[in-house]
Amino acid sequence: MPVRGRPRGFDVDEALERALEVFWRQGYEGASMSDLTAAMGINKPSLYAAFGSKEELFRKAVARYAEQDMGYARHAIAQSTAYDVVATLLRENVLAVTRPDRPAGCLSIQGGTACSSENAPVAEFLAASRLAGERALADRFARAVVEGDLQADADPAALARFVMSVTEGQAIHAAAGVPREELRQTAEIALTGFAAVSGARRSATADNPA
Amino acid sequence: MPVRGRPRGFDVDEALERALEVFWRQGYEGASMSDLTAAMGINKPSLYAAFGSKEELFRKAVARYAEQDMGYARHAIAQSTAYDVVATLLRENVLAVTRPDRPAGCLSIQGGTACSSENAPVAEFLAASRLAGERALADRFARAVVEGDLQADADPAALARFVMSVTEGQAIHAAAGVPREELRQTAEIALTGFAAVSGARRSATADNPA
DNA sequence: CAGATTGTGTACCGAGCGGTACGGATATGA
DNA sequence: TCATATCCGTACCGCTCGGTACACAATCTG
Repeated sequence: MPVRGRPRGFDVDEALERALEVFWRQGYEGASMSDLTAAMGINKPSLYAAFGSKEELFRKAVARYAEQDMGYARHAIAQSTAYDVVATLLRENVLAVTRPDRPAGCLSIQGGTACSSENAPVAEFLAASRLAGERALADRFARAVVEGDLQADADPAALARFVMSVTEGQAIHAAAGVPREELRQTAEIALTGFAAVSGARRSATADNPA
Repeated sequence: MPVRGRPRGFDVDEALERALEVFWRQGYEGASMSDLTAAMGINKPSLYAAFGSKEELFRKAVARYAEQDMGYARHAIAQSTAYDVVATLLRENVLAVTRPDRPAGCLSIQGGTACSSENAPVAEFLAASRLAGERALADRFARAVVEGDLQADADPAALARFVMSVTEGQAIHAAAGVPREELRQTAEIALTGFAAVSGARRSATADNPA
């Protein structure tokens, strides 16, 4: 069942990718439709036909970001010990927020922590998705407590909040131009601190990559 | 030598205070001149006469913020041990980003981490001022190493980066609505982790406030 | 081929943006 | 009292914002 009518003259995925980078660099409110269409290589009616509105475009960009740039978080949570989870999360986060082929920092924060009242839903949406990630990490830590992998009196939610706070701070540092190597030091400090506070045992797996 | 001409019909400090809160809540780009003048209770020509431009107004708001809302950082750095410095900084930061009479979070981040290219100087200015604070903390830690208060192999800049990352993450959490009590837990985790990593000795002074 | 359907480019919409010109109001100093 | 200096309010500036109307181009079905 082939398409009817004139075929689209651009690649939707590629256009979304370009839009994603503009939002990442300039934030939701700082990215104008002209900035977006210029980067996407299309005109406004094409953008509206394909994506609906600026806000829908942004939400689709965030979804794409979560899938292709936040994969490391799912990878981290899948590790077999709490220590490995945090080691992977913090170290891969450093790489993710300082990729030379991408804007610095993290879309979830650069997108906008504060907005005009009319765009408040955008900031709330970003905040909610960050907290959802934090909840997933807390659930993973809760499992680690059950498995005896974290000491029994550890507070999974508080530990998750601590780790996420560090990654957010790292993203802000990266956006400010702090280089990867310096963020790596911070990640190691946070990891060591996490182990000391939570009773998580270091792991040869994570600390001596093959 | 009294003033000549018609006297100003509003209090400049009070107007700046109102503008500060609007910038804090909505960010630099999200705060329109109409939002600002409405909150300040004045008309645009009065604003321009008194403050110059939107960007100058913002910079004056940030200066005021640094003086009256970031005082805790100077207070923290003045503590007599590295542990007390960090304990004070993390704990007072929690209070500062969750004050019920102020917007949630921190102006330095809410103001704007990403901007349209034309407003890029604003984001750069905020990033630079955050890093200046971090450098002051690193200098304080360097002194602590000299004084034997931190172990000799401690990296002052890296430790300062870690602590600042946590406070930035806390500010983002606060802006997302995370309550004070939860941030307090995070601060204690970060503080314990800091002590474990740096060799800083706990202090009865900071941990048992009078 | 005709007709239906869909995408493209131009040119435009009302609204709001940051910023200002200007005349009237209110003070001082002579 | 009157010139001078400063501030206030209205009304406006050019520009850009997010979003769309419309004519035309390109493809499918029959």
